[in-house]
Amino acid sequence: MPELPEVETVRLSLLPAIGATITSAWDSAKGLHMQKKPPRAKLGKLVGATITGLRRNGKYLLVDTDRPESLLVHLGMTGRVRLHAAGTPREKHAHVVLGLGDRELVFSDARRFGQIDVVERAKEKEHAALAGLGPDPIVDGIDAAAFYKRSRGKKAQLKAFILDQTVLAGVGNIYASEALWLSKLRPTKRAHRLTAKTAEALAQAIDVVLRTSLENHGTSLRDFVDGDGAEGSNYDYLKVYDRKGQPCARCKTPIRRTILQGRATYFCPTCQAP
DNA sequence: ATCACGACCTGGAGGC
DNA sequence: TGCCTCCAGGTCGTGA
Repeated sequence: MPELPEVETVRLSLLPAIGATITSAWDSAKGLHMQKKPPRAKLGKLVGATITGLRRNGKYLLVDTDRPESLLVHLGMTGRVRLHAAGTPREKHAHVVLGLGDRELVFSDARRFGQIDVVERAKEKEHAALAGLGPDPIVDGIDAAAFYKRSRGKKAQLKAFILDQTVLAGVGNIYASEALWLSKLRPTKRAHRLTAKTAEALAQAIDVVLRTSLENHGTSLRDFVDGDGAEGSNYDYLKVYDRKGQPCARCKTPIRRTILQGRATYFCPTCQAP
């Protein structure tokens, strides 16, 4: 479900949790793909802590507390974080529930590709998940010159290049296709073929595509909802993703779907030059 | 070192 | 209805 705009939408919807005190911690005992067991002992250490802030780094969400630790959450493909009244029937795939008095914060994830952990803020940059993340396009902005420099000598296809979280943190499969369409670049083009000018156009397109989606509260393809359970409306504004066969918004050529690195990729064969 | 691919899971949609 | 196949907003480990 979640790329940068979706995670940011979740973050904003959870802001009302700031000031709440964590009164209990429950976990399902079920593992996630990257963790065999929930970090039960560490979660327990958060009981009594007060939530002081919410941050986002790429696709990672950080729930800060008045203790030295923060909760780190990644939504994987189907992860959800919901803030709702205590006593709400437990979702089928709930993995962690933090009681907040009369409310609760619930992390659920059907496919279990997500991650949840407790990190020491002072050392968070050393956490495997956050170490090596590239700049966040919204928090840090995109430095077009640095982006271009990073592409030098890279034989990877542009689609793979912009999905690389060490290049930019937060771009995922939908917005990769969208940004390449907007900048008129073919997803299979090799990164080292970028020029300073086309690299800048791509950087600019990534920025536009992410900000547009943010304004629309993210793209709800199938699973995505924010902390209140609301869907985003950005699906209606996608130009190519999930639009196979539909006319290109620029030139009317039917949009094509292909598989790159095992992932669905959409592009216009006419206006996205090879 | 790079790069491309399969694996990890569950559930919804569509075909028959 | 039910069964089968395909597909999905991510990331990691492997092997070429």
